[in-house]
Amino acid sequence: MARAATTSDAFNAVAEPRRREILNFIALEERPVGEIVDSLGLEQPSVSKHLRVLRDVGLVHVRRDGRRMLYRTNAEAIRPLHEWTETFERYWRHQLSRVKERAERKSSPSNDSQPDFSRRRKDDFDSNKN
Amino acid sequence: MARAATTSDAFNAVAEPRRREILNFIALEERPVGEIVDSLGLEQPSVSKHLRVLRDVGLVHVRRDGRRMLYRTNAEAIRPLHEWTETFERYWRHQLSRVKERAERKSSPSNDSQPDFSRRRKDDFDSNKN
DNA sequence: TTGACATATTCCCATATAGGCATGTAATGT
DNA sequence: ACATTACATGCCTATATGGGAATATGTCAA
Repeated sequence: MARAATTSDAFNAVAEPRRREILNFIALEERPVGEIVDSLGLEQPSVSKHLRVLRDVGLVHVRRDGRRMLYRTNAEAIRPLHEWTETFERYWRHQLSRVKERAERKSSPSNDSQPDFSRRRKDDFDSNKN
Repeated sequence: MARAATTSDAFNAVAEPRRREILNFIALEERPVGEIVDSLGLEQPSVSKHLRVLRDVGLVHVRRDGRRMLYRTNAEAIRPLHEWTETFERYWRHQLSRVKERAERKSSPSNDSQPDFSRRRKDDFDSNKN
């Protein structure tokens, strides 16, 4: 099998850097295709195709205004990505403090300033262990 | 041109669902390939290939233990993803409140209006505050 | 050394790209 | 109706993919 379609989900859609740029550019307010073209320096058909992908996965909203099409980022659709990455936030915090803790010593029982990490159960992650 | 390589960055690497599952599975503690295979129900070569991609983009660390290879998620490498998605957090919040604000009327003239954007450049988006 | 175990790599292939270019289509102005 | 503007879509191609099967590499144990 080949790679999953870019339109299969937000993860695949935003893997393309140009599409991320587009999303950034139209996050604040809707913009016509022409402005995106000018701003990113891509060919118009390219932009239209990227927008098509973004639309298919719900990452943008469109609205017609005369002959122009106004696109705007649908931030909600980025949320799943945010949430997935967020799951790892505590880990890099943990890893960071570990590195900083390079005090040779094994950490003393008196814990100084570690965010509490123990709330989470291992099960949250390996839900599908055999 | 074809799609960017899966090994070109973390965005492309995590576009594949199986790779995200792997990252989840080995986020807490390092695990040998065999356990990942059992846990995800994939063929061993598949898992090895996915791990290769993850390694190439620095999303996992490896360590040899006898004949086994112990892999572990390098959460740090997920951070850029988190940060990119985070940029949009305020937007979905806005959008949410907007929806709740269903006050029909266009917003009153004196309010938190947005700065002038009409003539900004390509990567203008970043310098906004909430 | 030989064999068993654990993991990695290679080969093959159907599939989906992204870009360039040409063309199609919708809305507007005259 | 016609020309023009603003997008969208179709066609083409080189390229990378992920899965399966087979094989290679590496490590330990007897």
